[in-house]
Amino acid sequence: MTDAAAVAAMAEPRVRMAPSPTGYFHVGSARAALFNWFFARQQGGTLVLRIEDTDEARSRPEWTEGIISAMAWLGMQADAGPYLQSGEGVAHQAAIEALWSSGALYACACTRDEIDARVKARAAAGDPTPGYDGFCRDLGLPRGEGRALRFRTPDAGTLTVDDLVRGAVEFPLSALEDFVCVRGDGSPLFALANAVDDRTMAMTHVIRGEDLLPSTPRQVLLWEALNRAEGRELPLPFYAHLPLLVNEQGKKLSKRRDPVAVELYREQGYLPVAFRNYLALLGWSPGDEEILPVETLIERFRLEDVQKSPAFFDVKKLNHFNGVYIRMLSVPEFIEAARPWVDPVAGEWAPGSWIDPDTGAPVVAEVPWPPSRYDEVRFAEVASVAQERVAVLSEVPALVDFLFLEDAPIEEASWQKAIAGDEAAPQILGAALAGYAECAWDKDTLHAVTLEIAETAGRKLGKAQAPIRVAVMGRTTGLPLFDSLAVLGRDETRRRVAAALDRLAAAA
RNA sequence: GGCCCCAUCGUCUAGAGGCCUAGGACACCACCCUCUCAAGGUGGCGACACGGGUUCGAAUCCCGUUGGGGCUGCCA
Repeated sequence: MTDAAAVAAMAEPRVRMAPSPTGYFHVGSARAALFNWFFARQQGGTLVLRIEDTDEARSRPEWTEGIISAMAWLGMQADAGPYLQSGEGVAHQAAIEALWSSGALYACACTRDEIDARVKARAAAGDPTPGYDGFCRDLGLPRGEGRALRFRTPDAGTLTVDDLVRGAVEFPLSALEDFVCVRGDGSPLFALANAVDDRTMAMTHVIRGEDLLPSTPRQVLLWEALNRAEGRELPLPFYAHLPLLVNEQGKKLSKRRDPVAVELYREQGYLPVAFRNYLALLGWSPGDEEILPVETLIERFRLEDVQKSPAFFDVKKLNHFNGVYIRMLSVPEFIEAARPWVDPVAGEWAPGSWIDPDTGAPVVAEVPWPPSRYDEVRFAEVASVAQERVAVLSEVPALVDFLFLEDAPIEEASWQKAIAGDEAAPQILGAALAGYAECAWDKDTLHAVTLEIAETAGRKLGKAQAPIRVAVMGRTTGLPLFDSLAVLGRDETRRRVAAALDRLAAAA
């Protein structure tokens, strides 16, 4: 039977996502979770969430909550769990007993230093075999406090892992050392806990990152030993190892130097649908069209089509996707989505937080305006023109700040370029001050009046609007000027133009 | 060092022996549109790592080389 046929014959696939609680949700885990989720939804299977917290020293209960909420943000929900691996202790201990009784395990009294010393000595003698040498293998040491339990691996032969993504991968058993699977304190290590949990939770497919491929032979060996020791023949799950997510150097995304926390992207103003859509394209392709509803993604997803080579996590493309999704929002939806960034009271996080593209470090700006000056109605009036101009929600505050700050937030570079550096600026600003005094206050009239000012100054409108824009809005770029002035109001607009004129006079 | 994986534009990918003069998307460049900036439109630049086979025919199959990566812990 082919793999595809086997999958088709499987009545109810059971898959799992098994992150370790490290304080945040890693984008690599998110991508693996997504592919598991796609597979489960498409096949009518079950997705179980299992928190791999056997490393007690590095686990904290509250981290689990973060993983679940990040999953929920991405619109993914597990069908079962969360199970804590640490809660499976009884099953783990039973497995250890069975394995010990069957002779699959032996106690080892070697310390890390002793093992390293022997490896070194061997290397010096010309034997490059690395790892544990099986020193305690036939010593018949009894179990005891401080003694780890090692798995007796076969000395020869080949173990083949049939991977749904990579095909048959062969591992020479001679290179596989007797690995530790129970700590000196009696607690199980990853490989054992993982295999036991996959058995008790009846997993049919193990879909995970490629970094786990080298540890698969150990888990297969353990699985088979467990079949013998427990006297129940459980079928091995199908394995599918997903390509790694890498940075621009082609190296595995690392916590230290890459922005890997899903939470960071949420706080920066990425839409979950956009983020999820982008994630889906890392190592897989639905075809020429890339921006697709999740139903379509689920329908088209095939494990067999997953790419084998690593994928670079490209924030630029993510930004584009996010911009597209933002523009797909209705204006009310956009207002709602932007609320946390513009409304100082509703804000769950500081407006203006983003990830520095160079350092990858999160940057959090001051709350740009006090709650007393925020006006939701005014924001709503410029929302549609702001919506077209942002790729991430955290860009919104800088676009609308001129509405909520006491004075124009004048950027020095803009001032120098458009006002101080333009000899026609005083004339244009003066004309604006006068021209805006009496005219009707709507965007079309403002356009017409300003056009006249430009013509009088012998300028194209594009050039002539710059000093006014900077005087009122603070920057040479931003929302359309006349829409903005219309919302800001006649008095405030003229006050700011006059202020710019004063500053110019003071400088002269 | 040992074991394993990988190799199509800068990036994500389409491609399962002839449909490929290698398609799409992001980025980049130019032009158009335009009150700035975006968005949008049009066009452009740009890849089968290399060497051997197999075949009438290879991006697609095989071998080797080179390059990159992962693992190598009483972490997961």
